[in-house]
Amino acid sequence: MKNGFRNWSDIRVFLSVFREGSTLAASRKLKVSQPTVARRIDVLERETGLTLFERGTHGFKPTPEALRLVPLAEAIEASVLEFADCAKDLTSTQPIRITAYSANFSARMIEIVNEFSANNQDVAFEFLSSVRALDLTAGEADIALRLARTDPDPDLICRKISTARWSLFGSRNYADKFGLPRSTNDLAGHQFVTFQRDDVPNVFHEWLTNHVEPDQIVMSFTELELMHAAIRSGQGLGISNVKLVETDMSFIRCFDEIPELAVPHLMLISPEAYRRPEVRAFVKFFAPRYAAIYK
Amino acid sequence: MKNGFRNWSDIRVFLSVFREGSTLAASRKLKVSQPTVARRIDVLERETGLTLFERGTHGFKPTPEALRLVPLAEAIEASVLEFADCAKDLTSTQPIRITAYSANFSARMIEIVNEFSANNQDVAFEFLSSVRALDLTAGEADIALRLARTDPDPDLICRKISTARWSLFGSRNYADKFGLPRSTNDLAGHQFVTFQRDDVPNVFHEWLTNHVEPDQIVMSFTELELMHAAIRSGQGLGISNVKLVETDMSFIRCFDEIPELAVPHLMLISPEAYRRPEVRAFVKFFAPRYAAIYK
DNA sequence: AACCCGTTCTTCATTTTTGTAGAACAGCAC
DNA sequence: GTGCTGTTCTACAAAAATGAAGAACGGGTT
Repeated sequence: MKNGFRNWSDIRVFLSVFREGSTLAASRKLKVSQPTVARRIDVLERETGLTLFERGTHGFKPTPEALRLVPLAEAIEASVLEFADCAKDLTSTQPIRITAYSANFSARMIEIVNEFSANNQDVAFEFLSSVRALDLTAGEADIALRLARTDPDPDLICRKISTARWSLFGSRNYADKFGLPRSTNDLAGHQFVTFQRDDVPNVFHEWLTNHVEPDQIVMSFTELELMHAAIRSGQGLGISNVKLVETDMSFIRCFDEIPELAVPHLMLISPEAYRRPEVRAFVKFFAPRYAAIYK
Repeated sequence: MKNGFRNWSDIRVFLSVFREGSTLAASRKLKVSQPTVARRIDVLERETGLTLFERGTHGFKPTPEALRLVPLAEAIEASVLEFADCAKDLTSTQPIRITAYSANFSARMIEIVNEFSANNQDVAFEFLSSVRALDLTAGEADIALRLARTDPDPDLICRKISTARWSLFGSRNYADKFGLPRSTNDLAGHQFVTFQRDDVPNVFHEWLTNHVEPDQIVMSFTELELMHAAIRSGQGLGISNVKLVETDMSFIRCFDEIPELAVPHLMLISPEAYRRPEVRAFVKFFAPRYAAIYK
């Protein structure tokens, strides 16, 4: 950046040297090295064609010309502070966007968010319900609550919430009619409903197709809620998250959790969002409380 | 300069991208490369925590946040321009300081300066008469009219004015009494006056001591004007600049110029002063006209 | 569909800037 | 006079910034 009245930041150095009385003291204030401060003043003097300071072994003494320029430099500083304040305000009023599968937006979770909001009135939230994993680095969301079958992008900030566990479930209605299998070796003769779509990993569907005959899968859905409804109404058995359905009395577990389907449950934050103080504060507040839901 | 809201100059880039609509067009305006512009915007976005532009293949589109910041950025720009204007004013009112041996401040030279001033009313001059060579790089003067026996500091801007030529002079009074020598082999029996001081090269004095007996030098002065006066009054013969005395009828030349005493006559300008537009304009105006005096 | 143009992004080389370490200087206290 | 402290300046190494070149993309025109 070599042209024009080039480095506006040199004005900031000028003010600091003026106020502190020496390049060494200014360098401490500005957290840069003293030769750098001296050099920036040299450049500014060269660019303005003015001698701004008289050098001495006890510091820099401002010339009459420098004194004439100080109020103007202070006006620039004030403008920059207003810009920075406005930028900060704009950042603060941006909602924190949380993405998760909709069923993860539980009442308890909303409670935790509300508790945080009670103490942080100016922080807004936006909930992006999606089974597809929104791209945090692309800015589609700030925070994701997600099952991580593969290692998440290492650039993302990561908080472990729990390990999600899965089992096979049926309804009372189905059990009264067909009974329930007691183990994975007991699936023959039963009917199953499943969930399958293009834009998410089909781990559960694959598990089923590896353990039962194709014609045992009587229904397949692209929405999890619809699959759950089918299980509830007795259409067939289906795989579901243990925690997700444990309060739903119409779901009956067939047998223990399926170990190979266990998966880490993470809270992921984009580094860009994490730079915002309110996001950091929220993560610190939320993660342990949310994790507690799953204990 | 890595700290704080760091590079105020990025605001300038922000404004340019906003106004031009693309980093490429802005880079042309700012006279820097396009990747640099893009990078500066990236940094500003990171520092503010805001997305300021939406990227497309047809340019950068400002976000609502950016639009909110534009007036504030423009206020900074206005403050910077005021600072620059004030600095420029302060520079302009500084006189151009010209140093030379006083006899070089001839009427014709003053005329040339006045001609320049007529068309540049706000440019002031200060004439520093000195036989000692003031230090331009130390800021003792801006412009020097000087005989350069050694190569001048290469950092100085240099304009050739003429070659100064020297010869031996006497007065009518002296000639009537003693006659004048016809060549350098004809100096025996004559009397000489000379100029010698600690802070200038004593080339002429040395030439004399190499060509005449010590007791032939009847007077030595530390001021050139005094030596000239002694020549005029017939005290003795002395070495003087051909051009300097050619209009003075009381000086009579003894013989041709002394080749070994010829020396370049230069106009030297400190680079610091030369950065000022009015100094550059003055040099361009003055040098050829001043050189014309010596043709 | 192919081509052109304007734009952004990426990679690598070069340049510029900054930091570190040490020398030199002046002023003050003992 | 000596030693200490604070300061500025200088030289060299390291880090950061910039520029050049080229790839990729999208929109418009033929």
